[in-house]
Amino acid sequence: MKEGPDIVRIAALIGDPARANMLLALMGGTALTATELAHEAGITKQTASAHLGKLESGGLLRQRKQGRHRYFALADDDVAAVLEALLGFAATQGQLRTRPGPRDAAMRKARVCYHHLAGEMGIRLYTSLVSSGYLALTADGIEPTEEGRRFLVAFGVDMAELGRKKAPLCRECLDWSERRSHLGGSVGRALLQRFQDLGWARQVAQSRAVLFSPSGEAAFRKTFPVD
Amino acid sequence: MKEGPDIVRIAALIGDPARANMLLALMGGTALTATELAHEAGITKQTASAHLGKLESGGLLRQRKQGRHRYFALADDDVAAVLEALLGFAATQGQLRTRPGPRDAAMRKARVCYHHLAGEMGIRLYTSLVSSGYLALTADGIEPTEEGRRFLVAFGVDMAELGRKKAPLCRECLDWSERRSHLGGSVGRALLQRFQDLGWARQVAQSRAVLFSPSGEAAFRKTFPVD
DNA sequence: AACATGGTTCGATCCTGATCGAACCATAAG
DNA sequence: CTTATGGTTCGATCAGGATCGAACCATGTT
Repeated sequence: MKEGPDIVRIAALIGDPARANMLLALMGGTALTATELAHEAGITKQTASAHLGKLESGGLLRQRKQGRHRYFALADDDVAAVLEALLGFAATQGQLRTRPGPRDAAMRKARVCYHHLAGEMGIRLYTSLVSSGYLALTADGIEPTEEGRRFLVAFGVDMAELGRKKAPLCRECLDWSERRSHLGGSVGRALLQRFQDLGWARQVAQSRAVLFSPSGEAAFRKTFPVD
Repeated sequence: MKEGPDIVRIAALIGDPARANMLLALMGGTALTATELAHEAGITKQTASAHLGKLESGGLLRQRKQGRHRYFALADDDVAAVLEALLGFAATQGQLRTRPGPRDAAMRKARVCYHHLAGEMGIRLYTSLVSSGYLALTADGIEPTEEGRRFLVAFGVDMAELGRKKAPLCRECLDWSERRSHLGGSVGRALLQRFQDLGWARQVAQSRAVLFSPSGEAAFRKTFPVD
């Protein structure tokens, strides 16, 4: 009716319990098959199929068929950003759907936000990088400084490779549990990958939670100090 | 069903055409009465009343009764942030609801994003402040530097007053037309107010568009240069 | 007091859209 | 080829919710 982009379409797509559950399940970053998503949302395959079709044509999901399976993933980092924004606002309302349990505690400590690290540990990573002078604000957004680039390369991040892609290196992402920004973008993604490669952390199956080993957490805290 | 904040409730509230139109109308920052909103959404007073009730109990709107009128406004800057996030994503989909017209052009150039400046001019303001070293990244988010504070005070912003409030001074806000960040927060709000007080710009009635006078725009460009 | 205007409540209607059963297609495994 | 599993299509059902007409309350104006 009025001017501007069609926000209703998007919001309505997210505003259905079944679809929202699917989307949240995909926030973990791993692609899931249609039946897995159906189970996740607690509905039958048929309805799931219909929902997935709508989500895909709405531009929220990307689909890849592999053999007789159909793997779904979020279409874009932008989609994850929208979901996090909604999560963030909903969290301020205090409208939690379930009581915070132990699993919730793990999520608050460290979880994967699409492909980068979020939660308490994610915030620590971000603030440490900022206060060390490794990240700075430029006219193009947040960028690693020269020292930051050197640090990242030394830590094992292939900055040359990341630079070739057109995706933004850094990206602020509002953390719904901490109400602070954490680091997204290709650098955030590469760092989480590196943590896993180093054996510091692993992603809990069927969940967004990320579990650090004791030695991994110690190394993490040493590498990313906070005053 | 699953863990996390209740995102469905919020999304479903936004995912109705009538309600979305009301919310977008309120993005202008000026509070509107129930009947004005009803007219804006193209529905009768009764249905508007029902919608407004839901939006309020959903935490998206704030209500203030004044005489026999009932003025509605967005509950919070957070709500505006969510809406902008949705607008931003919807814009990438290219799903515009109407063809871009002259009014749209004005909106792209300068518009009000809740209470701060957005659009081309908003981006210019932001990048100018950043490249002048007036804004920098800290562990607490984006903050004015010492030089930045001096500059803002000299420009007529009462920084002491802003510091007393608990609202964040600066806040990045994703601009849906430019796909870049612009400046929100109490500083962004104060700057827009200052532009209006100086007679540089005024808000177009019934719209989010902001119109700069020729001399105002010249002064703006001189005060906030971009290399 | 009479009237007008802003808003709400109630009830009835009506339609979109979520859901599932059943049948059907596609791919892989035996 | 037969069988199992992943996924879609079709049709029917059903519920929630958006909508409005009508009546009603509240506050201001003449």
